[in-house]
Amino acid sequence: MSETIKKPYHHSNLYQALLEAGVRLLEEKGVNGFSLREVAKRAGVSHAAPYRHFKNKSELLKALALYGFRKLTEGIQAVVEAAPEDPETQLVESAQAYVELVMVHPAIADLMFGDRSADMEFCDPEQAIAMNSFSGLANIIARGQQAGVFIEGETLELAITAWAQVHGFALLFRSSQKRERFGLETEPALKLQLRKSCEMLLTGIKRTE
Amino acid sequence: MSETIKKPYHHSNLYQALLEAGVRLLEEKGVNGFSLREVAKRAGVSHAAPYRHFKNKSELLKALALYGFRKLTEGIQAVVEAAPEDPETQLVESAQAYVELVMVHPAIADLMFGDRSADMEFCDPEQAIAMNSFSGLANIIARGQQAGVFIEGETLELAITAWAQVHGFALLFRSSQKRERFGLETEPALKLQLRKSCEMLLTGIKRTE
DNA sequence: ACCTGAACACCGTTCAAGT
DNA sequence: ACCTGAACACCGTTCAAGT
Repeated sequence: MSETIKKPYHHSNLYQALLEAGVRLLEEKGVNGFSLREVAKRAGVSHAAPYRHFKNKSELLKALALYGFRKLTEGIQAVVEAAPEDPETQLVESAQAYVELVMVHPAIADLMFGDRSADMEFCDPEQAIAMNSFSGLANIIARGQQAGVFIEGETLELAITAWAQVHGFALLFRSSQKRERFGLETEPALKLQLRKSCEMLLTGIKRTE
Repeated sequence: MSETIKKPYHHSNLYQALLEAGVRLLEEKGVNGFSLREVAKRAGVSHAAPYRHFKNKSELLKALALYGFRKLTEGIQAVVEAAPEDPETQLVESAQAYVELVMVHPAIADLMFGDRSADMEFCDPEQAIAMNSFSGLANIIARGQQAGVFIEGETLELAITAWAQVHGFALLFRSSQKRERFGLETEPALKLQLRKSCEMLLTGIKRTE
């Protein structure tokens, strides 16, 4: 009787344990090798236990995608604060942070931006979290315009353009196969090309007269 | 005896029938709802029959992805021929073709560019087919440089930048959810924003004092 | 309240066997 | 040569039952 040492069923916080096991499994096996049953096994519970905490597999993956969006937002926030008066540097360094996240957590990037993100119906507060990454970029553009560094015009249109550039670069070279094919297999080479691409976004690829 | 009318087992060309059933299933159910057993059922054969023609599920998906790459290459080729002397128009219209492919065949785009494309190990001739889409873009840049329309510098670096821009735009707005969120739910609105983004790529977003 | 174990309907893949 | 049917090891999900 009284307080026994014996654990009630398992460790105290299954929700968190599932998320952590999920991240690890994701990084080991990728999105396609990811199964709810394996996550449960790694967390030391039966395969039905996760359903106490997540409506289904998609909801667990959504939680992991949101983790990625938070990381990305933090990364962008950090580089903005590191160069508070320099929108150009903020833009280039945000791009580096974006690419780095995709390189370090490719499977989570797949969740954030891949085909499963179509299935994931974010509720409003979740949408907000996912959107904060874009807002970070849009704010850089907005402040850059106010400072007279970027051209005038609809901020949203500039931000979409910058975002597409960075997003496309990151996703194109997510696969090591493509990095090798373009001689960008080393991190410095990749970062240098990204820097050049950002520079071209800034100054254009069209010859001026 | 002699030639009977009775079909040997099924329709004559199972390989082609599997591809066609595959495209339809893909467009109905998306990449995640795609199963080899269902493709076989739709082609009217047993679930094991596809293994006579494809090593496994991935090989069928690879064949479908290659179909997408061929379509994209054709699309780019067509717009180049439609404006043979105008690299700028070629670039913008290629972008439109790229985006259109992703919008019209989202599930095939997922195969071409999504996380499954990491699993897909292209052999050399297949790589070449997949790469032709990029080569089309790179050639536009190269000819534009020769014509003095685009800035000088490494063609590959310019091409990567343009490609990233177009690719990022196409993938960002592949989901109707995001198109709606940015007021780009109609096709004209989306095309207009793409045109603007291409324009910014050409002339830059940095203010020239 | 929280978890288990059996059950169901689906997978991908393999293989002996049929024509 | 081409296809079938049974079999195996895996899924995601549900649900009555246990503590």
